[in-house]
Amino acid sequence: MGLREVKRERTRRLIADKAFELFSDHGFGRTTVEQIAAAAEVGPSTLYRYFPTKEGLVLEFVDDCLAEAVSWFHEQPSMELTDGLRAVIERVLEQLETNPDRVRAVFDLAEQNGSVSAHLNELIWRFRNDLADVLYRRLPGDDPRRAEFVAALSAGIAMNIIESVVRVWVDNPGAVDAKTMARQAMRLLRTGGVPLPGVPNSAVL
Amino acid sequence: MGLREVKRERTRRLIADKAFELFSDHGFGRTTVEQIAAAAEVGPSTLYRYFPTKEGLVLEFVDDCLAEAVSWFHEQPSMELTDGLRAVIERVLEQLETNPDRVRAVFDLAEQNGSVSAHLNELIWRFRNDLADVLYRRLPGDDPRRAEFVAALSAGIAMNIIESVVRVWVDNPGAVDAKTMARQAMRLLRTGGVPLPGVPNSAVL
DNA sequence: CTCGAATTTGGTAGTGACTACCATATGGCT
DNA sequence: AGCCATATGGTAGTCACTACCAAATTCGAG
Repeated sequence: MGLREVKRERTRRLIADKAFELFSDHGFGRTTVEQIAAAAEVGPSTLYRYFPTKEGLVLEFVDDCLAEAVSWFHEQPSMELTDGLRAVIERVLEQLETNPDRVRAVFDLAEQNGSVSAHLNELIWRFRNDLADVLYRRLPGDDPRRAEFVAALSAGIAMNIIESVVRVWVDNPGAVDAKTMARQAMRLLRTGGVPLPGVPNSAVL
Repeated sequence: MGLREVKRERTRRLIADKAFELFSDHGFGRTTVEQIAAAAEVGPSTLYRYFPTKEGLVLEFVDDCLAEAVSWFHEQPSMELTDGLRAVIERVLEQLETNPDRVRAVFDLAEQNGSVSAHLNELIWRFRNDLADVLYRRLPGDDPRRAEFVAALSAGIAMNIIESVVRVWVDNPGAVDAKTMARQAMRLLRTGGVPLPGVPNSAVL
């Protein structure tokens, strides 16, 4: 970890920060990568060595939060699945709360730009797929197709809780606590407080 | 509904069909819109009047299937929510089964191209948001934020079931029945056959 | 049938994201 | 100091996509 890595990390953050600055000032669509590169005092070539696409500039932080939680879960092989899922959800929310302004900015940009929204959504689905993969390896039973199916459904519910909580959270700054909402979501699902397709007894309170 | 509309619909389908042909032959990334336009014997200008983006060429059918089910649900104001959700799920699957080859082609293209995948995922999320909107207006209670939250969770579960079923369905051509799988998913959720976050009694059978 | 209006079409010019490639500069190590 | 690996900036080019215009086509009215 010499000076090289330090400098790399610094320019990386500098580019991303300048990008967010320009995006919030002039909008995502009205900002060119050339302008971002100029603001960060690097060549466009260099910018593309650090970030794969213009959208990647925006989504890195959220992506890291999701990936970290999945890999953490992956390294807890003896944990009960239901506990692990709860822990993954809370872990993601904790990571996101590390930088609330950034998260809000990401969702704002996604709302005003279709391509950002698309890439954000793909990121969330990748999280679900990775999480489903971890679950799949721990599910018993001799029917792999069924296990894959159950894993996808289970991971999908976790993804849904996170997305729903974050959506409310970014729309009500400071008014709600993310982890509390997540626990409320789990209770609603457990107690039938959410209408489930084909489950008539799941009534709304 | 004169000759104009007929011709419009014909060229529209011609363009989309030629696009799929070229995509499956040479891949999404290695096909240019100019080539598609040339194959359909129209100008690139005309192609962009029919489809908003290159990805839009691929996703139109799936989008229509999802949108149709939501608007159908919207027009059934007196239906029980849980019955409506089940009906929406089955309706989407029925529509998709109308053209299985096209659905499979879409998912194949999404698997090999990040941009197609991103736009497909955004489409699915838009379905969830639209469905959540319909649910929201029918949920009782005096807390709009809570209702919005419940609607998002509920619609998200429907989205999840559809996505999970379709994923298995496209990977096992002819081996599984979509509607049967959807009903199985609903039963698994009802009986605790899917591990839910924070719900210890949801054990795998 | 024919003329005029509305719509559809193809073409042109241009912007901007992104890639491949090369020469140069910079940091790390002996 | 000097060598090697890596990081950087610049150039040229492709391709998706937009704005705009002139020609062709379709439709309805006389």
